[in-house]
Amino acid sequence: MTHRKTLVVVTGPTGSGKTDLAIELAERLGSEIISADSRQMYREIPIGTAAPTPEQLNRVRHHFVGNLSLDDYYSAACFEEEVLALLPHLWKQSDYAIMCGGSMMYIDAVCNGIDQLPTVSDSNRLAALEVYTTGGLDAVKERLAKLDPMYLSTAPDLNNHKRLVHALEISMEAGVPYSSLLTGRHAQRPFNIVKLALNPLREILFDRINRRVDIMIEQGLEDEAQSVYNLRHLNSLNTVGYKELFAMFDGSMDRDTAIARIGKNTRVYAKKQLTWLKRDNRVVYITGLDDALRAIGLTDF
RNA sequence: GGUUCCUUGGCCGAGUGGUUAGGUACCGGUCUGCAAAACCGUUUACAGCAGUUCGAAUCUGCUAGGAACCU
Repeated sequence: MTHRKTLVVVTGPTGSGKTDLAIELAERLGSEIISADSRQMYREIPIGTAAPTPEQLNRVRHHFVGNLSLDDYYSAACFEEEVLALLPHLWKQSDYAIMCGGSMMYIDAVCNGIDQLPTVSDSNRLAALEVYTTGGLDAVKERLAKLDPMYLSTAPDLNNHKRLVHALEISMEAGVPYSSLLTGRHAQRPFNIVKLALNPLREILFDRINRRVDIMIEQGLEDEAQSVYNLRHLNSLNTVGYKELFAMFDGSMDRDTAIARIGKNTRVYAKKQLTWLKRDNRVVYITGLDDALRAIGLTDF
C-alpha cells in the first residue's frame, strides 16, 4: 500500500552533513524539518551539539531544536508522541516532511513505534534506583527474579544496570512483569517512510569531526560549557563535548587532553551510530541531493 | 671518558624463573523509555643478539637507544 504522505528520514553519523542536506531537501520539497537529535533539543547547548545555526533555522522551519531545558525530562517515547501529533500539520503544506538527526533510537521510535508503558512515579523510580545504589547489580537481579524472571532470562546484557533498573521500575509501577508489556511488534504507520543515510568514507568523516571540534572551540564551546557547569549532574549533560570540559574545569584533565578526548569520543559516537544503521535494511545510502531525490522517487528534476 | 640506572603491545602501566596482569585506544557488536546514555567481545608485548636453565619479560654477557651524576 502506498500513501501520498511521506516522511523522509535523513540520518547518518555525526558530522556526515545531515543538516545541510536536509535543508536543501526541505527547500526543494517545500517542507519543514523535524530534528531527531536528543541533544540539540536543549536550548542551553547549541555550540557543542552542532545545532542548526540561526541562519539555517531561518531558511527552513525546524521543530525540536532548542525546545527543552537541560533539566526537562524527555525520552524516545515522548518524541514519538510529539512527532506523530505534529506530522499531520506538516503534511497540510507539502506531501513530504523531513526528519533529520542522528539519535537512532528516537528515529526508531517514530518509524517503528515503541510499546506503551506506564509513566513511572517518582517514588518507584527512586525505589528502583535505590536497590541498585545500595545493593548493586546483584540486588537488582534478585528483585527481578521475583518480579520479572522472563526479562532476566532474555535480556541481552545483564551487566547493563540502566536497562535492569528500568525493567524493575516498570515492573513495580505496572504490577505486572515489564517483559509482559513488550510486544516486540513494529507499528504500521499510515504514511510512507523513506530512510536515507549519509555514510562518508571513515577517513573523510573522522577528518571532518576533528575539524568540527576545533571550530566549536573557536565558537566558544568552553564558555558554553562553563555556563552550564553547575548543572553538570544532569543526564542531559552526560554528553560528548561537555563531560570532557567539566573534567578540565575540575582540574582532573588538562586542556589539550580534554579537547583531544572530545574528538575521540565524537568518533566513537559516530561509529556507534553506523553500527546501529547497519542492521536496518530499510536504509538507503546516499551521497547527496540528487541521490536523495532519486531515492524518494522524484527523478524529474 | 667514568659511575649508576632505565628500555614491556598505538599509549599508560604491573610483573625479580613456570596459568593471557590491568587500563586505554583501535577494530567489532548489543539495543523498545533521560540513548551524544549504558553494556559486551576480539586483537596488538616484553629493544636486539648470544648464553645459563627442563623452562627467561624475569639471571649473565655484548650491542643499540635513553636518563642522572662525576671528570
